Amino acid sequence: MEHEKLLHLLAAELARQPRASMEKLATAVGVSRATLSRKFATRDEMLNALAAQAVLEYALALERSRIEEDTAEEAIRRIVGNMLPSAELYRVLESPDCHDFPALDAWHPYKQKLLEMHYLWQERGELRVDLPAVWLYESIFILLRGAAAMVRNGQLARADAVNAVCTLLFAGIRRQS
Amino acid sequence: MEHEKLLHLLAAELARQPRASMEKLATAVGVSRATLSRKFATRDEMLNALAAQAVLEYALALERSRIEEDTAEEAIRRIVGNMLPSAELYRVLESPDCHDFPALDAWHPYKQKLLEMHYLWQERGELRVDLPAVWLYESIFILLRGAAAMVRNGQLARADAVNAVCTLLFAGIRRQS
DNA sequence: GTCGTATGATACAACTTTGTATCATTTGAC
DNA sequence: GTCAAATGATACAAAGTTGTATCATACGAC
Repeated sequence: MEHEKLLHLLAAELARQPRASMEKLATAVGVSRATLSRKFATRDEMLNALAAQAVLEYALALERSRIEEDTAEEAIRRIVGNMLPSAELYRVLESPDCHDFPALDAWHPYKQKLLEMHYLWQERGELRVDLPAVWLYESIFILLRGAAAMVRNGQLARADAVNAVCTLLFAGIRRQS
Repeated sequence: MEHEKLLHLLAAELARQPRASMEKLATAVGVSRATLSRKFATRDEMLNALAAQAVLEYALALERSRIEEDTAEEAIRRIVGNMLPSAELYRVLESPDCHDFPALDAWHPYKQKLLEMHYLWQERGELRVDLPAVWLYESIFILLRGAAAMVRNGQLARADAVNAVCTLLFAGIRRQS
C-alpha cells in the first residue's frame, strides 16, 4: 500500500480507537502486522511518521491557502477547505503522547505563522478582539476535527463539512433576522 | 478519595493519555494501583463508572438549564455554563471504546431531548436552518470539549471559557461592524 | 486507646503487546 | 516465465498489563 494512504488510514483508525494495538491497527487498515512492523519498527516510529505527515500537510495546506491575501474570512475559508482532508492527522500534533517527537519541531513555525496572522486580522479589525487570538485559532481546528469525526461517523456529509465549519465560525448558529 | 472527585481526575487524565495503563492512571490521580483496583475491578468497569457519572451530570446540567424557557441563546448559554465542568467526562460518552456500555442506555433519552430542542429552536426561527440540527448540537459539545482541553493546558482561563464558547456560537469570530 | 475501614506495598499468574526473525507466497516489472 | 521486492503467516522471547490475593500500616470514629 502507498505510504501516504497508509498514514491516513492509520490516523483515522487511531482517532476511532486510540488504544488499539499494532495488530488491531494493522488489521483495521488492511495489512498484516508483519507489514506494518516493516514500515514502522516501533509504535513511536509510527506516531512520529504520522506527525511528520501531519506537519507536511499542514504546511502545504497553509501555503495553498495564501493567508496573506484577501480578507480574513476568505483566507480562513481556504484554510478550512485545504485542511479538512488532513484533520484526522492533526490530532497527532496535539496529542500529549507525541509532544516530544522530533517531527513536531518542524511544525511550530507554521503554527506560529498562522497564529500571528490571527493577531494581524484582529489588528486590522477583521477578527473580534474580545476573545483571545489563540482561542480563535484553536476553535478552527477544534471544529475541523469535530466535523471530520462526524463525517467519519456518517452524521455529516463530507460535502457539507467545510460550509458547516465556516458558517459557524463566521455567522454562529443563530438565524440572522 | 471521594468517588466523584476520583472520576473527574480519571476523566481528565484519560483525556490527556488515553493509552495510559491502570497503574499510570492511578499514579496520575494520586492513589495506588491497589486502591484503584478496589474501586473498579476492571478497566471496563472504570470506564462504565465514568460513563454513568457522565450521564448523571449531563442529565443534571440539562435539567438545571431549563432549556424550555427563554430564548435559544439564553438556554444554550445556561447549557454551556452548566456542562463545562463535566466536559472531560462527556468524552467517554462519545468514545468508541464505550459504545456498548450499559450506562450509555440511560444517556440517549437526554441527548435526544436536547437534540429535539434544537429542531424546535430551528422551527421557531431562532437557530439557522441551513445547517443540520445535529451539527448545531454537536458543535456545542465539540467547542465545550475543546475549551476544556485548553483550560487544562493553561491556554484559556477557566473564567473565560463559557464566554469564549458562547460568543463563538452566537456571533462567530468576525468583528461586528 | 480500640476498632473497623481504607490505603499502600508487594507478589504472582494469566494474558497481551511488542520487537524481531524466518520462511513461504504473492505481486509486478521486465 | 523469471526475478526481485513486498507481503502474509508463524514463531518466539522480552516486556508490559491485568486481575487477584495477602500483609502491614495509616486514618477516623468512637
